[in-house]
Amino acid sequence: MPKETFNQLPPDKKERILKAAAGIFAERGFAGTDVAQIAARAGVAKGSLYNYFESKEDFYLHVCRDGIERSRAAVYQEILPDWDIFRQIEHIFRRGVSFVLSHPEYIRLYLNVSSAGMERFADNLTLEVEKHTADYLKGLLREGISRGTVRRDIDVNLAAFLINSLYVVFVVSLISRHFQIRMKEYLGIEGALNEHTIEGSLRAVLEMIHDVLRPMRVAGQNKMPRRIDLTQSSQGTQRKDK
Amino acid sequence: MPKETFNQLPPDKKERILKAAAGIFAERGFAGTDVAQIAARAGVAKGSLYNYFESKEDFYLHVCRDGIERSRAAVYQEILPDWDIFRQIEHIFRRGVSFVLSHPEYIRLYLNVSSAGMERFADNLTLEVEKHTADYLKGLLREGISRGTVRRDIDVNLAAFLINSLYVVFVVSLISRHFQIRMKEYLGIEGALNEHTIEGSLRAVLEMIHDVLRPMRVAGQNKMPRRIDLTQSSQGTQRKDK
Amino acid sequence: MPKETFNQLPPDKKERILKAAAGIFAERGFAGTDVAQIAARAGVAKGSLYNYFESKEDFYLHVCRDGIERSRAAVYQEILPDWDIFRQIEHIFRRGVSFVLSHPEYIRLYLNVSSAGMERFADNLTLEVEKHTADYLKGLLREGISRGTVRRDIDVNLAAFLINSLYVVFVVSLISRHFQIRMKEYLGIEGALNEHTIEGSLRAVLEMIHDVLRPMRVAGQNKMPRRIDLTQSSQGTQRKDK
Amino acid sequence: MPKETFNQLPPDKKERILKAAAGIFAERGFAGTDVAQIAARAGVAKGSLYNYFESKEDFYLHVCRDGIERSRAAVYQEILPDWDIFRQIEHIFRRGVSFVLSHPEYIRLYLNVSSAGMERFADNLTLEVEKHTADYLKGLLREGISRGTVRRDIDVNLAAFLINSLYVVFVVSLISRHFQIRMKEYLGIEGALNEHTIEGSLRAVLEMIHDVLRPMRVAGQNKMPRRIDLTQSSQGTQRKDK
DNA sequence: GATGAATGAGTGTTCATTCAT
DNA sequence: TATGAATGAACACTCATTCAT
Repeated sequence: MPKETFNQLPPDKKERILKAAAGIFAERGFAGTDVAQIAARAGVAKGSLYNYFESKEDFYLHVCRDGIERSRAAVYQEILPDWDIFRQIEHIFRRGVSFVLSHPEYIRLYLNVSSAGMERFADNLTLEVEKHTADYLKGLLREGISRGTVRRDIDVNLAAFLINSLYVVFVVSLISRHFQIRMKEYLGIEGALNEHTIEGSLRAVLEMIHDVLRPMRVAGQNKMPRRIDLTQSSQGTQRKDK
Repeated sequence: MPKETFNQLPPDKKERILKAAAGIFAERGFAGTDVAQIAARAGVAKGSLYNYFESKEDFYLHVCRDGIERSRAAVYQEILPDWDIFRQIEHIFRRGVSFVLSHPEYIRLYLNVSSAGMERFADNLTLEVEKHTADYLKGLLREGISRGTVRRDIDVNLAAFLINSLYVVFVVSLISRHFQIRMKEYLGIEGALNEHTIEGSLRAVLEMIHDVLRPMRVAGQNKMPRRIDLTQSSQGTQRKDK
Repeated sequence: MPKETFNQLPPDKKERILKAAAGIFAERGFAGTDVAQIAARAGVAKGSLYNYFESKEDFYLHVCRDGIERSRAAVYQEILPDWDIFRQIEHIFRRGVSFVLSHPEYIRLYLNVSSAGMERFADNLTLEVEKHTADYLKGLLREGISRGTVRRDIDVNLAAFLINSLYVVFVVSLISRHFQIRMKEYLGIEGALNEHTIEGSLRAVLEMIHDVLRPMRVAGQNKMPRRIDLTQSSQGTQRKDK
Repeated sequence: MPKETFNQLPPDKKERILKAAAGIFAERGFAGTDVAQIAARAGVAKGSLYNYFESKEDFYLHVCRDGIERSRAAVYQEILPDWDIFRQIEHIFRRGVSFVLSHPEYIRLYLNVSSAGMERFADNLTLEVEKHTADYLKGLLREGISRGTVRRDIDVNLAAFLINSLYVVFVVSLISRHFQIRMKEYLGIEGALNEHTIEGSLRAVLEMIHDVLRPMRVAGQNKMPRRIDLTQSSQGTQRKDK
C-alpha cells in the first residue's frame, strides 16, 4: 500500500525506484538493505521514499507485490487455453526460467520471504503468489483428468504441490548461491550454468512430471529418452506427446 | 573454525551455547540476531563468545556446521546397508521429517543460507551439506541400477537431484512460514499441520519417486494406491515392493 | 510579522489557520509541532503557510501575539472605570478563568514560552503581555491609594507583581498537567476540577489579595469568612466590602 | 529507573553524566536535546548512555528525579523543628533561592515539565515533588494553628497552596527568561537581577505570607516596613518578629 | 497565490567488537 | 579465562524549508 504520492509519479521514475529497490532488496535482503542505498541508486532523496511509502516494510511489500505481478504476467501470458496440460506446464516452466534468468531479483525476493525473521512478509505475500498457481495447476489437472490425458486416480492437490515444488526448486537453483551450488554438485556441473545444463535438467523435470501424470504406462511405450540429450533443441519436448 | 578455547569448554557449556545460538540464529536470521541475546540465553557473557569465535560470522558458521552434523547423524543412522534404495530413501525421508519436527532450528539455518546476503555462508557450507547427500543418493541409485531395482536408462545425477529436491521442499514446508502456508494452500489444509497430513503428503512424494525410478511399469502393476489412505500405518509403504 | 499575503486572506481562512496553529502549538509545543499537521488541520497546503509566514518561528510568534490580543480583549472588556480596585481585580480574575477554560490553548502558549529553549520567543513576546497588565495593575493600585481603598505604605510594584503572580499560578493550574496535579494535591481534590473547587480557590486568592491591600486591619473587622463557603454565589465577594 | 550499569559507575562519572544531562536538558528542553550532546559534554560515548538508561525519556526522568532530591536536600536541611512556621518558611524560601541561583538547571527541569508535550513526565514526576512540600507546609500550618501563631480560621490546604504558589513564581523568575523579564517589568528593574532586588522582593513575599497567616492584625502592630529597604541585610527579616 | 512533492540534515537507538579488570 | 562496560558506526525515520507546476 504505497501512498498516493507514489502512484502519481511519472512512470519512468516509479520504474527507476522499483527497479532499484527490487535489485537492492534482492541482493542484500530486507534487513541488510539501507534505504539510503536504494534512494541513491534510484537517484532520489531518501526522504522522498518516505513520501511514497509508510515505512521500509511497506516499501518492501510493495516491491514484492510488484514482482509477483511481473512474474505472473511474464509466465502466464501467451498460453492458449486449448493446449493440453503437458504443453501448458512446459510453457510455464520455460517462461519461468526465462523470466528468472532475465530478472533474477524477483525470485530472490520470493525466496527471501521464506527465511527467518520474514514471517510477517510471508503472512502478507505468500498466499498472493501461491494461490494463483495452485488454482491454475489444479484446474489443469482436473481438466487433464476429464480429457483423459491425466491419470484418473491421481490426487489433484498432491500432484499440483509436487509439480510446483519441482518448479520452485528449479528456478530457485538459478538465482540462489546456495541452491545453485547444490544443483551443480548434484548434476556434476563445473563452471557457470549455461543453457545446455539448464535445458537438460529442465527436460528431466518435465519428464518426471510426465511419468507421474500419464495414465497409461505400458512397458516399452515410454517414448521420451531417459538419458537426456542435451544437444537437442529446447523445442523438442512439447512435440513429443502429439 | 572456533578458537581453541571453545573446544576446551566443558561439554555442557558448549552444548548450552550451541543450542542457544542455533535457536536464536534460526528464529531471527543472521542479520536479525543480536549476539548479546545468544549470550543471555546461553548464560554466558557476551565477551566470552568472542573468546570462542573470531566473529559473529565465524560463530554462525560453526553453529551451522554443528547443525549439519546433527542432522546427518539423526537421518543416516540405523540404515542397514542391505536395504534396497526405496527402503533407504523412505527411511531418510521419515527420519528427516522426524528430526526437523523435533529440531526445526537446524533446517531453518539451512534454509536461511539460501537467502540474499548469505552467499558467503553458502560458499562455506553448502557443499558440506549437499555433497554427502548427493554422493549417497547417487550411490544408492547406481547400486539400484546394478541390482535391477532401478531403471537402467535413468540419469543418476538428475534422479538424485530430483529426489533431494522433493525432500528439501518437503522438510522446508514444515518449518518455514512461507513454505508452510504454501503447502497448506496446495493441499487444502486448514489449521495446523498434523501427523496425518504430513504422512499423506510424505507418502505421495515417496510414491512419485517410485514411479520415476521403477524399471517396469506395466499397466495394472502399480500397486501403490493413488489416492492416499491416511488411516494406513506409516509402515505400509516400504513393504509394498517386497 | 506575517507576510502581506496572510493579511489579504479571507478572514475565515485566517481564522482557520490561527485556530489550527494555536491548538497544535499549544498541545505539542513549538519543537513538537510538525507544520504539516497544522496545515492539515487548517485545510491548507503546507507550502501555503510559508507564503504567509517567514518560518515556523515567525508563525509561532504571530499565533502567540494573536492569542495575547484575544486574551486581553476577553479579560479587560466590560470593565467600568469607576469600579474600585477590588471589583476590577475580581472581574479580571473571573474573566481570565473563564477565558482560559474556554480557550486553554492561548494560556498554554503563554506557559510554553517560559520553558527551556524558548528564550528567543520570550524576548519577543513577554513584554508584550506583561507590560500591559503590569501597568494596569499599578494604575489600579495607585488610584486605590489615592482613593484610600488601598494601604498607603504599600510598594506598588511589588503588590502588582504578587497579585499577578497569584493570577498566573491560578490560571496555569487550569491548563497545565503539571500545575493541575500540583493544585489538586494541595487542595485535596480527587477527580476532575469542577466549578466548585475552582470557585473556592479563586475566592481564597482574592481574599488573600484583600488582606494584603486593605488599609485598615483592626482586629474583629475582618468580615470575610476565612473558611470559604463553596455554596455561596460567585457574586458575593465583591459586595462584601461595600 | 536507570539500568544497574549506571549505579555501578564510579561516582565521579555518574556525577559528570548527571551534571551534563541536567545542564543540557535544562538549557534546551527534552525535545531540543540531542543525546549526543550530553554524551559529548560528559565525555562518554553516546552508546554508553544507552547502557545506563533505557531511553532518552528514561534518562530525562532520572535526571529530574535526581534534581528533585538535590533540591530537597538543599532546601530542607538544617531546619530545626522547634522553629516557628514563619522562620521555617523564610528558611525554605531563602535556601530555595540560594539553591536555584547556584543550580538553576534543576528548577528549569521542573518548569519544563509544566509545558506542552511533557504531560507524561508530569504524570511521573509532579507528585514526587509536590506531595512532600504540600505535606510539609500543611503540617507547619496545623502546628502553627495549634500553637496560636497562625489564625484559627484559615483553610490549611488553600494557605499551603498560596504559599507555595508564591514560592514557585519567585524561584521561577530567577531562571526562566520569560518569568525574569516579567518580574523585572513589574519591579521596574533594569539590567541584571542582583542580590538587592532579589532580597527586596523576597521579603515582600514573606511579608505577604505573614499578613495572611497572622492571627492578630491590629492597626499599628505591623512592624515590618511596607516599603522594603533594599539595603537591609538578608538576615534581617527573621529577627523582626521575635 | 496555492500546492504538495523533493530534499537532506538531524536524531534516537542498536549492536558487533574491543578491552580493562 | 570470563566478564560486561565502552565504543561509534550505522540506520530508520522526521520535518523545516524550497520550488516547480
